[in-house]
Amino acid sequence: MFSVPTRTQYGIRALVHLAMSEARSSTSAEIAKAQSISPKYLEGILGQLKNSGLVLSERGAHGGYRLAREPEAIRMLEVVEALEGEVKPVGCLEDSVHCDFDVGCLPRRFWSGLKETIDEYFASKTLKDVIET
Amino acid sequence: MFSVPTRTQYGIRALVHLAMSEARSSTSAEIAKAQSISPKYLEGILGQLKNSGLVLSERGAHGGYRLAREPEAIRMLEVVEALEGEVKPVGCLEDSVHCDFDVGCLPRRFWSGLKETIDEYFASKTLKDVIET
DNA sequence: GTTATTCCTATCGGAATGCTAGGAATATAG
DNA sequence: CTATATTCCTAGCATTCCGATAGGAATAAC
Repeated sequence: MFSVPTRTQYGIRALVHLAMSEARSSTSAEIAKAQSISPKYLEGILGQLKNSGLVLSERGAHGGYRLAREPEAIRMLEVVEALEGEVKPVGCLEDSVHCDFDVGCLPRRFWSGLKETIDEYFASKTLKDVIET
Repeated sequence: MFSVPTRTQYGIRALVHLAMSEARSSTSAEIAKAQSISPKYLEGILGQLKNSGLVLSERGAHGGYRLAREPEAIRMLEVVEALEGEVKPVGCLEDSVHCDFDVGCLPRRFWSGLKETIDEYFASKTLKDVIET
């Protein structure tokens, strides 16, 4: 249960790779090979990270990707949300949705608490934390 | 992300229903109607909860389901694992699996920490907590 | 203008999810 | 002993999501 999609796992591995490649930019193909990720699939993932402002890219020959900020300034919550969207265990946590079961949707708080717990964990970790252990 | 399967949501709603029905046992159909859950689908879910020892059942006319223990003695971690199996964000957390990327699977600790965080949350809550908001 | 790269869009097979169907087993009531 | 109410078991099915692939357009360096 709660398995993390490969999309997110790959995205994080790519960020780790970039963080460890220091200043120089890496190409998508290079990262894919080093991390054993399907090259074309990774392209799309890097595109997402770019659109979220976590990485910068340069096109054309000698192009590639690099981190937009220092690893310690990249919170993992941002990363996860960039790749898979907000953590939302159950649909009824949205304000717009209203639960009206006879018991009054008691589990709502339970799920809400789970979301907060997970969000806090992600928010408390930076890319630097992931690398340094 | 991290959306909880309806199976688990329904299972918990069913347990809440049983907990609030006190001593008397409820039929699957009764719970399904009260909680707006597909009757046949719920039957299977209750079967799982029964096989895990969380609820007791009686067959035949006047049969039904009831909690196997007091709500305060039912930890939500048990419930979740009964319905969906162990929390396991990424496959490489198993001992048998070995990661050998060039970066040495640095994110492993990160995912391991996530699993612990989620498990602790579930383990810290009982069915009684869920009911009492 | 050739080459290396990002970027965009479309597609696809397989697995999981959520649900349905049918009926067998079992207990109670009369 | 029959009718009825219920759990229990197995199979199947439609849809969606996931992971991956394909082809090529845009762009930049040399």
